[in-house]
Amino acid sequence: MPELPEVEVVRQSLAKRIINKKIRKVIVRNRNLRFKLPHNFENYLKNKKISKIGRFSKYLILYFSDNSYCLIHLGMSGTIHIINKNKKNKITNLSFYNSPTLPKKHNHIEINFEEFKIIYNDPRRFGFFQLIKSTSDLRNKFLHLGPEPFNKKFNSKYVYSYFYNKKKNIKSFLLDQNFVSGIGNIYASEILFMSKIKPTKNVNSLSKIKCRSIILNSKKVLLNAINKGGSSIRNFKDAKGKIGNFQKNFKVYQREGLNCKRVHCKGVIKKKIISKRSTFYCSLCQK
DNA sequence: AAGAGGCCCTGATAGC
DNA sequence: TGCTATCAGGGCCTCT
Repeated sequence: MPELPEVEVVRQSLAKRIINKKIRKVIVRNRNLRFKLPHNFENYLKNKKISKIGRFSKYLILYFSDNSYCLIHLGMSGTIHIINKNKKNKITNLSFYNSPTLPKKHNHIEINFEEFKIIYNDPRRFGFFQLIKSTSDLRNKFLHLGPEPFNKKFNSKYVYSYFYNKKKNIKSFLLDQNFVSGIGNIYASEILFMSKIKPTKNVNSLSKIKCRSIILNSKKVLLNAINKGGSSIRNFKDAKGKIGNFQKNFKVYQREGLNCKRVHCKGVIKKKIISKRSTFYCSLCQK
C-alpha cells in the first residue's frame, strides 16, 4: 500500500482537480471497508464543497467549506482513480498500479463532481473513509501518532530518549506509527540501508550518531520518493497482460540474493521476516 | 507498559 | 488444468 510518499503524490494530484469543487452525488457499492460506512455517508457528502486536501502520515484529509472533514486511508490496496466525464471515459490514474483502465472489481465508492468523478478501489478493503464533524475530532484522530520524519519534533533527543530501555529491533520501531508516522515496510528497509544499520539491531544499543543518521535518512528517503512520484510500485499486469513500466528505485527492497548497490561493497541482499513483515538488508555494510 | 501475535480481506504467484 | 500454500505497500485489537 502507499506509504507517506505515495499518499502525498495522490494528494497533490487530487488537489489539482477537486479544490473548490462541489460534490454532486456519491454512490457506494460496498460499505464494508475497514470501518463500515455509515448510512448517511452519501447524503453527508452531497453538496459539500472541498476547500482543501491535506495529508498527515498516510492519511488523506478532505477539508469541507463547512469545517467538517473526511479522513481517507488507503490501507494496503486502496487506489483512487479520476474519470473525466464527456470524454469517452478517459481516466487519469492516481493509483500506483500502472493500469490504464479502471479495475473491473472493487470500485467501492464513486464521488461525482460536475465534470469528473473519482473512484475508490480497494480489493482487500483495509482502507477506510471516515466523516469527521469538527476540528477537535480531527485532532483527536491523530493524537496517538508520532511525528512525521519531517517534523522538527523528530529530532535526536526525541529518538534517543524514546529508545531508552526499549527492547525491540529498530525495524519494528520504524514501522511503529506511535513512534514515527508515515514510514511503511518498503521505506523502513531503505532507510536502514542508507543508515548502514542492520534491521535486527536493538534500539537500546544505538548510538546518538546512529539515531541522527536514521532521522536524516528518513527525511531523505521519503522526500526523494515524493520527488520521484512515489517509488514504491509493484509491477502490475493489466487486463491485456501488459506489464507496468514504472521504475523501481529500491536499494534493498525485493532485491534478495542480488548484489549490494553500495559502491565497493561485496555484500549480498538478505531477506528476513521481522515482526511478520519481509525485511531486506545488505549482509555486509549494515551493522 | 511494552512487546508478541492474531486478525481483517482479495489476488497473484509458486509448487505440486 | 486445478488444487493448496504463501505472500503482499497497514493497523487495530487482545493477551501476557
